[in-house]
Amino acid sequence: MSMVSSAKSASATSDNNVATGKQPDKCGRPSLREHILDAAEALVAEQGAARLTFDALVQQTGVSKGGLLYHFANKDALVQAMLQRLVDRKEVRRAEFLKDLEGSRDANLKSILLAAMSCEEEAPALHSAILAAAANNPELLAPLREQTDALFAELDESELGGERARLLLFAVHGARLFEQLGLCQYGCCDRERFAEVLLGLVDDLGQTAK
Amino acid sequence: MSMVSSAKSASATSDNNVATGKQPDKCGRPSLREHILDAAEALVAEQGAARLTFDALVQQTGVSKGGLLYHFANKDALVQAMLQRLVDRKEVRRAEFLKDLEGSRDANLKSILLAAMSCEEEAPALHSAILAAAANNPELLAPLREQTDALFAELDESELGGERARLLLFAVHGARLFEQLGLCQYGCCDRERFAEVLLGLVDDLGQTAK
DNA sequence: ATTACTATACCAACTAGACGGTTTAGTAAT
DNA sequence: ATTACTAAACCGTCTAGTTGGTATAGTAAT
Repeated sequence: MSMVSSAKSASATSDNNVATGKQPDKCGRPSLREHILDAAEALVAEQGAARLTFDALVQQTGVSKGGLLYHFANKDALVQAMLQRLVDRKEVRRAEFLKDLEGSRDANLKSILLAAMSCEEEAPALHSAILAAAANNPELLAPLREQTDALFAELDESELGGERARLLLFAVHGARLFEQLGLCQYGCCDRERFAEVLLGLVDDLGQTAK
Repeated sequence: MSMVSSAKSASATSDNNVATGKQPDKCGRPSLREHILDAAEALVAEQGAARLTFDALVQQTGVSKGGLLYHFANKDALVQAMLQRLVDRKEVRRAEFLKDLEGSRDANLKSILLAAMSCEEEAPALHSAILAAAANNPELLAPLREQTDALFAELDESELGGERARLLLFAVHGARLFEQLGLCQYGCCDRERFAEVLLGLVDDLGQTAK
């Protein structure tokens, strides 16, 4: 549980209050902020990034426009926060998976792949943030780019070699993209099975590489 | 060259003039239509899907708004045409690659993967159409979904088995996505090299599968 | 205990401009 | 006369962002 905090130290550079106010709001309330971000993700997933508007968020959340703008000074800040949450979450999950995989072959690669998949209940549309950023302002993708660069550097040390390792990471993102776009129906990319195939491939390729 | 026409028979259901007027405009001109579509793709790639507006297109193309609307009755029609062109192109290329790969192992799978990569000069941002559709109106993705379903069905007959074959197709789309989003810098996913690694993987896995 | 003040966390109404789309009038080539 | 546009005004709607206000809770001096 201590590794949850490790994600926080990653980015203290942002001038917006992206990193502040993350805790449940001084008192024990679950923080409207998170609720808004959840709603924004859902909106993008269900209706497309273009319909991520403050007005639509007012309806989805029940929060007034003023309330929304209290938490996110403008739309860029909102999208930025969506993306930052994505990046942070991925790092947290990655650490968790890495712990679970202790002793496993090429655990580093596996943890990165599994974190990118993030087969958890709250992640029906993690790509929403990316989609929203790409649609609204591609520059906002910067923090994601940083994380990606770091991951790619790590992948170079995989037993499979950087190229094949990267290819597998691309596969995960391709699958998530297809899923989010509704391009493959459920049976085709059952998460559990996909992870099996993916990790199986890591092991098989690791064998032959030796 | 006769296989170019094979892509055309795929969709005659659309009520808009998506399929009509595709030839170079009765005379030999390269057709303003295509030019507009090119500009739209570029706009999305450079500025994000949200900035794909008629006004912006007027500036990018030098074509008047009336001219734009002469070719595309509304924005949905424009995005639909972008996507249809993507789908058609992919089919054409796939046929070409399939011809080139005659006799090669698992040529069907390879042709699909290469077509998805489409390492040609005019394809710096093929995903623009998908991004634009996802942002503006996810329902417009329908024709892509059809094509995807058909491809997935074919992939089931790969020597690698459907699951691993699909995984490789996902990898291609993941890589393209990263490229379009500017998440990986040039060296990291050089197209030529990526194709090598990809096809090498097909062959290696085909070997061990036997 | 009351008063005065401050900070946080919102809300509702409004505005300026952008956007999709229409319309009208006209041009130029076939 | 039809096709393929240009040019520019115009309209209703949507949208981001502003303004000004309210409710609540906490602080702290009197």
